[in-house]
Amino acid sequence: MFQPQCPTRHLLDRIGTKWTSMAVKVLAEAAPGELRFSQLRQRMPGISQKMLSVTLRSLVRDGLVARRVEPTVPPRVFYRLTALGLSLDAPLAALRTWAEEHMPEIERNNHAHDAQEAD
Amino acid sequence: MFQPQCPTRHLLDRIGTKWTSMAVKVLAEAAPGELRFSQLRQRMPGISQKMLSVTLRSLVRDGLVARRVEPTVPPRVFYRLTALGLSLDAPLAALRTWAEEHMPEIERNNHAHDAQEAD
DNA sequence: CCGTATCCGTAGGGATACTG
DNA sequence: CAGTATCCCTACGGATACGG
Repeated sequence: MFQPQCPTRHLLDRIGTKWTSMAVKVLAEAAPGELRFSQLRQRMPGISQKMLSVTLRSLVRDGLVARRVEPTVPPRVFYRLTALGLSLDAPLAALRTWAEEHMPEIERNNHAHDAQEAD
Repeated sequence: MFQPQCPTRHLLDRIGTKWTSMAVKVLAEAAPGELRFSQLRQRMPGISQKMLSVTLRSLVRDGLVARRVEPTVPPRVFYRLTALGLSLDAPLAALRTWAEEHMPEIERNNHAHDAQEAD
């Protein structure tokens, strides 16, 4: 456990990157439907074109997301979660719920702690 | 959701750092007992003294971990999860389970994908 | 024993400009 | 529309040395 090859370490390396978990959530909300590149951008405020591209490529490589290209001009590209990606959304949702419930307390702890050391 | 102030983003910023989730897990396994600094190091193979210190300080600041110093010479310092920290271990455990079950598949997907583009 | 301070390499990720 | 390429800045985190 937690060896260099540790699966949890690898998973956190991925979902710990800034935009991955948000992409999974947005795609999970749209499932089983698909979202286009531009639709994803709209639903992920603040993300750059580059990082959306990088994030999606990584998710596709992991098999969490499927990519479908309509060979029109200009091309339209659709993304959707695979079954694997959908199964990841469950534990991620649990984490989101925890965050929403407890982050306020953590913020308070931070401020209390900072006030403490200002003595 | 996922605004700059988004709680999930903040949480992932924390547990996404390399050693945080491992520290929570190790302390959760020892709960409700305490672990000394050196005991934590033993149970977290590969971590440096600096990163263990940094990680623990962050967890204490968040109120996820409590720190207790025995004023002996040399001092002995004990760490344990707070109730808040323990409550975080549940969703993290779900994520670990998912990782153990599905990371092999992700690895296979990666290799298949890399072989594909080598054409 | 339990840290902190310093130095430094590397990778994540933003801004911007360019292509099919 | 949906990317890729480039530049660059910053923060994570490892190695090492030092302090209470």
